[in-house]
Amino acid sequence: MDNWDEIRTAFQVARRGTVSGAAEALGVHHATVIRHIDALERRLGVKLFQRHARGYTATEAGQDLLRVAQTTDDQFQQLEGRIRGRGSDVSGELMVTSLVELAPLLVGALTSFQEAYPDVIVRLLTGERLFRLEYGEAHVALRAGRQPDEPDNVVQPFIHQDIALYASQAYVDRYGLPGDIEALKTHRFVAHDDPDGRAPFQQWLRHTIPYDRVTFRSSDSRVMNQAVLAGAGIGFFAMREAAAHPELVQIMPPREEWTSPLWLVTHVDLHRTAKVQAFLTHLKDYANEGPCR
Amino acid sequence: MDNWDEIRTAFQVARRGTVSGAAEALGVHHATVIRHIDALERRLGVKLFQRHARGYTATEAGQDLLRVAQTTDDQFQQLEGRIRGRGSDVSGELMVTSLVELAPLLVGALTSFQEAYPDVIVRLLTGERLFRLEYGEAHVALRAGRQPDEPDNVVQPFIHQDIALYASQAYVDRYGLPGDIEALKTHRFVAHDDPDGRAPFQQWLRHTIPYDRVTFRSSDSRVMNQAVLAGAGIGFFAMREAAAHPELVQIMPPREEWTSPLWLVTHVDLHRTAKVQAFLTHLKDYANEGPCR
DNA sequence: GCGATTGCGTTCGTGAATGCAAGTGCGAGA
DNA sequence: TCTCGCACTTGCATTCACGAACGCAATCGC
Repeated sequence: MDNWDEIRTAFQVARRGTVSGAAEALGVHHATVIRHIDALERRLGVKLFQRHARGYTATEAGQDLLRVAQTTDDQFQQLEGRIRGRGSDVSGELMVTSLVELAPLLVGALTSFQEAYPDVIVRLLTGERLFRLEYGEAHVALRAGRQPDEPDNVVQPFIHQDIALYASQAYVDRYGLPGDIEALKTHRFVAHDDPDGRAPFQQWLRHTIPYDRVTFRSSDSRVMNQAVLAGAGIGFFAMREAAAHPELVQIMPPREEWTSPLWLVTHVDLHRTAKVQAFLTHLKDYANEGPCR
Repeated sequence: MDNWDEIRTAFQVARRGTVSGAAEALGVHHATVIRHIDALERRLGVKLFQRHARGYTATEAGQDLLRVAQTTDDQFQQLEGRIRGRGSDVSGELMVTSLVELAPLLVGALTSFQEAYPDVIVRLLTGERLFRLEYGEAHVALRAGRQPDEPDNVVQPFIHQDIALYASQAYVDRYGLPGDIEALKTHRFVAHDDPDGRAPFQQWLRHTIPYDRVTFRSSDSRVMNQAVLAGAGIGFFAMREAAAHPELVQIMPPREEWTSPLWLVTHVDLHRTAKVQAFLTHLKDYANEGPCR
């Protein structure tokens, strides 16, 4: 069974009973049909059809092939319907990936997206490594920092994440509010363990505050957030996130130079699909309306 | 889904993950694989695979195709096994056709054939019209008379059916045994209604016995047989059949000129199959050993 | 790092599969 | 019995799909 097209040809001959009818149905020439049948029978070593003046009638083997190919044809047609529909339907899996730091942004958006499209199964992938779109690991990626320029990826600007310095009310009660930048240098800071961090607010901190004032260091943003909330020191928070924590006190307002742009990245092959488009527009709407609706 | 070969190609790509691997498995060049995938995706309007440096990974649509094509592949392999086996296996239907007059000969042979090959379903077709092999209506036909010369049919000589004149014991008790052929002309005969019958013994009767001595006429051989058994007159019986009726008395021994040759006819396409060959040899053995074994 | 390996993409020339048209066989109808 | 028409068959010209070769990118291993 090395040639599925020949099976398909034999299927039509068995169904229509004549070579001409099969040729018409297949949109090929009669001679082609004959050659297919001959080749198939020669390889199988078994006659599939009785040739006579009124056309071809299937032998037992031919009838067996007819039954099998009939179900195959049905299944292929169903498959085609599903595949074609998949381009315009919003269903199946939607895989989104981002750094864990950005995940809180996505959870709300994904939840309301799922309310709008109940057939979608959402998978939010965050992990140590960057999940790569070109391997089909995700439909949409949320990236921060410099504009991604990977080939085959469609990059759209998303929002600018406003970053500000916060401390917990408990910290402020104990150490007071710094009056200006100079006063900051005497305070305690919660920041990233890696002094070579690429995020602009990290670099600002390095250049502005003596590194030994960073008294709580971690490599995990969630740990840092919890440390700030616990009163360990002053740290960066996305304003959007800080809004969810009334016990936080803003130490410094957001600065232009801290904000890192966010990018929505999709693979070019998936970008046009209705599902991805639906999610992208939904995500933008969600970000503009705010997470509190 | 106009091209099943392209689906098969996509199936291998989805299964192996690389174009090269699929090409190797299919025994074609990897450029061919790419062309198939491209054509299929273009027609469907949906990407089946994500292309990346390490190969192709299936999208949702591709995975769907993989599942469907996997079952198709399995079914085709099973089909191939069945079809190939059908050539060498003795199973399935065995359709045999003959005139009703010859059916008694076949019943015993078919029964014992079925004992030897329990997987075979036997269909013995007798009817008004001649069942024709070229339409696939039967595997084997038993024909009497002149050697059939239909094209595409394989004709083998079978046995000569010895015909003799019989009457029932009751008839003999009442009318006596005729001494010679002249004496026959005063007896009562059971014969065919049609004086133009082609069978040699019928023609002999027409030329030898006055037609008004045929006092029981019918167009059905079974009716004639029953009439002879009931004592209506003298009639022809195949010796093989007469042996089953001890109440029959042979009036005249078989004559060379009465015997009509029997022919085994098979369609050339089916003649080589193991099933047909098995039945032909079985039938010959059966006829030689006699039906009484 | 840097070559080796792997795997995809593209171009070009060839050959096999296809379409075309004439031929043949068979059965139906007059 | 003849003719007509349908359907398969066969030889030939054509096209299109295939294979070969090269290029390129990414990864792997030393």
